[in-house]
Amino acid sequence: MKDTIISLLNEALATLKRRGVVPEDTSPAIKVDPTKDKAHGDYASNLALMLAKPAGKQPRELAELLIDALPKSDAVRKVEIAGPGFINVFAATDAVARIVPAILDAGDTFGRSLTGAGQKVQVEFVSANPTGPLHVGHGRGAAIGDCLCRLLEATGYDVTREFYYNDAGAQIANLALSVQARVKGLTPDDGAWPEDGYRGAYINDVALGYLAGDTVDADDQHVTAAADGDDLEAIRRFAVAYLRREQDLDLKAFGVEFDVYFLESSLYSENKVEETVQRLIAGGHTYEQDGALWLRTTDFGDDKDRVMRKSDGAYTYFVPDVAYHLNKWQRGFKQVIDEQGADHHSTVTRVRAGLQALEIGIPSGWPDYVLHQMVLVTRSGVEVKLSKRAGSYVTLRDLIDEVGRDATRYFLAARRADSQLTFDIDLARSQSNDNPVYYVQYAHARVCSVMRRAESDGLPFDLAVAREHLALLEADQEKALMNRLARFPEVVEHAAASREPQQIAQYLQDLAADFHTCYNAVKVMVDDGATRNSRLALGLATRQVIRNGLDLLGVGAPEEM
RNA sequence: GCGCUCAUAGCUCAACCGGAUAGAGCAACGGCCUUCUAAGCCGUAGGUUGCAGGUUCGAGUCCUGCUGGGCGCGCCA
Repeated sequence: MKDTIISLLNEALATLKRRGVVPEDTSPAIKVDPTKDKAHGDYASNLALMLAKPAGKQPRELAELLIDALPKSDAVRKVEIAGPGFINVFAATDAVARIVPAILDAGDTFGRSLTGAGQKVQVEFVSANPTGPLHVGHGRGAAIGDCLCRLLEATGYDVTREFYYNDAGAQIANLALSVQARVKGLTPDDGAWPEDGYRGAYINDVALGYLAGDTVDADDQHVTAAADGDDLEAIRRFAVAYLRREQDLDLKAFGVEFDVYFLESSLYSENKVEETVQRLIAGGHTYEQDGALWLRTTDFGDDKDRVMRKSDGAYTYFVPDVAYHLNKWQRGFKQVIDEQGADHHSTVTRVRAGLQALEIGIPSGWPDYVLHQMVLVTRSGVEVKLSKRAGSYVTLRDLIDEVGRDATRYFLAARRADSQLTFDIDLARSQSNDNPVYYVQYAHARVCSVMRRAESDGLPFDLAVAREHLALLEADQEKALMNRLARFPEVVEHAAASREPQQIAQYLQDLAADFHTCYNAVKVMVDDGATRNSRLALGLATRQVIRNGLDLLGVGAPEEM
């Protein structure tokens, strides 16, 4: 419908150009928006306002000329000029209703597009160090990252989900020492406990597994414990694998799976870090000072230069980061999105600067970043800070166990990434209309219930009958619902392009509201077969779009509540 | 102090590359189940979009300054 209007306006515009009313060289991006107020029709365009200046005419006068030049179409019932010069289009009922069979025919593919044209895009997210269970912040990253991937897949991209983890470094050494202390029977309260050691209860589980000689099969690691308390390297390997497996189980429970786990240690073992350093030196943006090697990141917008190689010979953390991203580039990802916590935002400038300094043609804005703000968890209005297992933070597993996967995913993905999120456990648990997840799922279940009723009444849905009588869907509530359904593809498109999964959640709220309104206003199971089947068709189309939308969020669509 | 980010109804949040009278839900109040799931619907009330300027036909949206919250600012990761 929207496309129809755009093409009609385009023809009108061409006519005005021929008549010399509008200069030939003006080509405004014609914008047609669904109206907020149904008194303004179904769609409105600001074309006349856009053309006013180049044409040197009053917007309302131009709008009139445009409408006169508009080709006749049976999809349009009425066109009006309103306000400062908006062109309001009232769609013919049967034209609006065409969306219903279109959705039913498209099924699961409704809302999908080929925009991405099969281009490769990589999304890196979660990327937690294997030093403990995933926390809520990781959960937010997992929800946003995975939904982004689903959105990109739905818009035709070839998506790779990647998880990068630091399995080398100081934090891992600390992990190994902590586990070793437990292996030797120490507790965090003992004086001999390692300084800054990990104190969570899970460390003891790792130690017990190690002493028992357990074998761990993580996604990419298979380690059998040496059970030797003095072999720190063996403890390290076991602990990393153990916690990787634990994180993996958390992610599976959350419905998130990765295509690639990338080990930081591989960058060292394959000499990629050293190679990157040599390239940076060759690029000419480095210098030696105070016994250290510096990268002149100020050449690329940083506020001060950064040390690459410390005077003790070790590299600072962002050097392997640059090496890692060079590797992504070399793997052919022209589009990369890094989803991470906003507490790491200072790495953005550094990594990009490092990539620029390579002087190998990487665009300055590459990679893309989506940064999410912190998550605060509350129960009974009070902040929850601790979990039994991790000690110092609330784990993702705690939330999944307590409020369920669907609600957890929905809540974590339903807010803009760059605003702080308060996760209200009571709200997420509540089986009531306070809870947005249930509100949407209930709409889906309601359609299913009507369909069951149709079956049990011996009046099964007949699509052929529905197709003949779609013009019967003429109640205001039905039209509003159909207009909403028709918008789904562009909502998906926009959410993907702007990297904002929460737009899908918002849309589903609106769609569910339109449906519930319709449900209460218009009875489906009426005696007249033509009316009944067209209404059933509208219900089925709604169910399909809710299902498709929930699937983009990774949330289930139950058939009954 | 510098940088990034956020600020919208009492609360939690929307507002689709700048569009018409800023929208939902919750909380409050009043209605609707002998009819398909009342986990729902309808109605009432609730706003100087943090403050002050600017850009223009038009600003919650873009620009500048300020105030307040979060995060970051190490030869830590």
